[in-house]
Amino acid sequence: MTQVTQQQVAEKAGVSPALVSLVMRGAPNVSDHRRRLVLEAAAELGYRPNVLARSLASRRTHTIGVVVNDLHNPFFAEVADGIQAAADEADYRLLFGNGRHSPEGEAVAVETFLEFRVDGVIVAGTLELASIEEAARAVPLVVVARSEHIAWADTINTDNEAGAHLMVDHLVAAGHRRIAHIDGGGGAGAAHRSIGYVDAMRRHGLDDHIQIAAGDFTEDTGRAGAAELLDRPRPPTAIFAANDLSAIGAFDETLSRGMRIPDDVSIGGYDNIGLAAMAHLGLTTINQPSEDIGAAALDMLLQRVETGRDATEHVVLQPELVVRTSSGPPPGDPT
Amino acid sequence: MTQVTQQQVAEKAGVSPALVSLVMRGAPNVSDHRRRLVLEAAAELGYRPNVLARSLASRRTHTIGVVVNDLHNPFFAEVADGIQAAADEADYRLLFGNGRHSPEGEAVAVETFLEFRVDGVIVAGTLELASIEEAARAVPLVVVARSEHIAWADTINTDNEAGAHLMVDHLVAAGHRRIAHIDGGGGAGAAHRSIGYVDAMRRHGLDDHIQIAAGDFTEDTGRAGAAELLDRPRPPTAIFAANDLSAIGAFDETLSRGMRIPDDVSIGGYDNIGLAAMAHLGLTTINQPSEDIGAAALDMLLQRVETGRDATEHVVLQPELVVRTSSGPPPGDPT
DNA sequence: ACCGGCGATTAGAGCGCTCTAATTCCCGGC
DNA sequence: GCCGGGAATTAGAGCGCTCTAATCGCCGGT
Repeated sequence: MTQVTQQQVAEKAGVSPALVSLVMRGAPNVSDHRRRLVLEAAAELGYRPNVLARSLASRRTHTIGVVVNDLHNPFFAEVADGIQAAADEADYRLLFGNGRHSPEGEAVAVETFLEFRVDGVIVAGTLELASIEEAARAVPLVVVARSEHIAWADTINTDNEAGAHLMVDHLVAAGHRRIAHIDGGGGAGAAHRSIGYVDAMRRHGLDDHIQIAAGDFTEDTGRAGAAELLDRPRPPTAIFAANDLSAIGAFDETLSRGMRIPDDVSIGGYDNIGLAAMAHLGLTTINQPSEDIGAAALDMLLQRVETGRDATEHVVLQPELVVRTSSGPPPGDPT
Repeated sequence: MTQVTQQQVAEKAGVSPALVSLVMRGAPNVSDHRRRLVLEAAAELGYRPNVLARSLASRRTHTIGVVVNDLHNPFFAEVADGIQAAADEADYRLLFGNGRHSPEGEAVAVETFLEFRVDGVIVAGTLELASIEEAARAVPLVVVARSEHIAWADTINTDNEAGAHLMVDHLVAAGHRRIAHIDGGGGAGAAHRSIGYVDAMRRHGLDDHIQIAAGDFTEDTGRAGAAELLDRPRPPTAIFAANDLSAIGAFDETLSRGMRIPDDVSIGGYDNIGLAAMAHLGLTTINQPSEDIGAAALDMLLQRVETGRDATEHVVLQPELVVRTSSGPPPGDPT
């Protein structure tokens, strides 16, 4: 329980504390003889470097903070995997902060990271732009999966409007006209998916069929949104949910009303999380290369951390449509 | 980007650095007048306390590290929510470490926490006992959702054997005899669920029908396990998977073979994650009060951190059966 | 006017480490 | 045998904060 310090190791090994420091950092100019002595002494005493002291002195923590919006959303878990893989590669450690599904929660998490003086922060969530700007002044920062134009930080995301277009085009091609959207609220990229939906509907001359139900990227609101839409006088024949999680909620609501998918209602999601591929769901959705996004985010961040690059960079990847069994022609369509 | 220090705030406010420290810590014996001065100066300069320095000096970080086995498993997300809620309450901050689904990954995460000198650690995962023991020597530690007897740390979990009994009893009562199990490998509590399964089968005189497929708590192995079992000469009429995630995999595999659930095969899971309740799944499973477990874990930990209690405590909660539509009588059963 | 006492404030010594500059060591060259 | 020079090692001053002990200032009591 008591701290073993560098000092103690130094005494035991019969060298100076400074030498212990050099050995622990793997410095080159240390004789094999002394290196061995130090390592042995350290092992024997169970010495564990104190990162707090080390970081205080060196002003580097070699740690990246990752703010995730919601631990329940598999999409973020996948992004996190990508980040983790890249961090392992670069020998950085990762700390996760749970945003608890709210911008305030994320702000707290970011603040914690800043107080810990992490070397960089990746925001995968819905943090308010003002908070991001403030944080970006204090630490290198990359924003993931958001479409807003952000001037003071690097960003990486897919083209959410284009993704929404893909989905609407697909549904229209299948014969649908009454295509509704379940919104993602403040969810990452949700606003642009919504815009893309409206755009595409207009482009197809379906202005009159635009219907949007509120949501927030969760199963619960997906379920509620679907309920609201299906209760309307002219219910949609297809529902495009802002993300897979809410699509699953919509799926569930639809089935529990005794309606069939896709015979009575087609459903589309966004993210292509692992679950979407399950045979009993077969969710038609928009794929985002989540792990690649995570890995790229870390790489961009480290570039900034280590080379001090300060021009911001914005990477936009292209989404792609994945057609599965949850979408098909509308009911009564002869096709 | 540059650090604003206590010193600078002190100068701006015309007081000593020590007073700034007192104000930042919310000490009682500070005059309103000076407190205001300090706070204003701090706000103006954008002062942010340096946790590294603070913790180095005070030897407390006011931070708890949480090791999660796998960010993809919703059960852990739910436990994490419980921990988070309790931590908010107690005004502790939380840092998450991703175990990447392996004991080694978790060991790395724990080591990171120790180097950061967190005040306590919660292990929600599959860390090896030896590593746990070592870590527990250095920091207060609570192990969550594991059934092994652990002497040197607090534990909290449900009675996994009892849970397995509930499931087997339920399936037997429905008329099943050929009940197979998909194992959870090193997953938290998996070993005891497996033992409980075997026990219960024996108790019902079904020794000959005991069949176990390997798995590791993921959808993939659930799918593979089901495939293996259903390919056997005398395939089971019911499959009890070690957790919901693998049950979902089994579910998927079964459906994609054109078999119906529960008409042809009944499926049971364990954990009662949110998805299990979805209408299209309707997974019969064993409920664990995940958020309560998380909250209780944090409370136990803080008790130890703050009062220095050193007798270990072991809490065991009772699981309960949740029957949904994925289980029913075996095929050909007249009942 | 003087003193005790108490709350408010501050000085100063660390916390465990890194890092620069200085020192020591050792070897080859002359 | 002495000197120069590069490699190995060390001294010592911080990093930004907390915490104990000391100091200050002000009040009432006598």
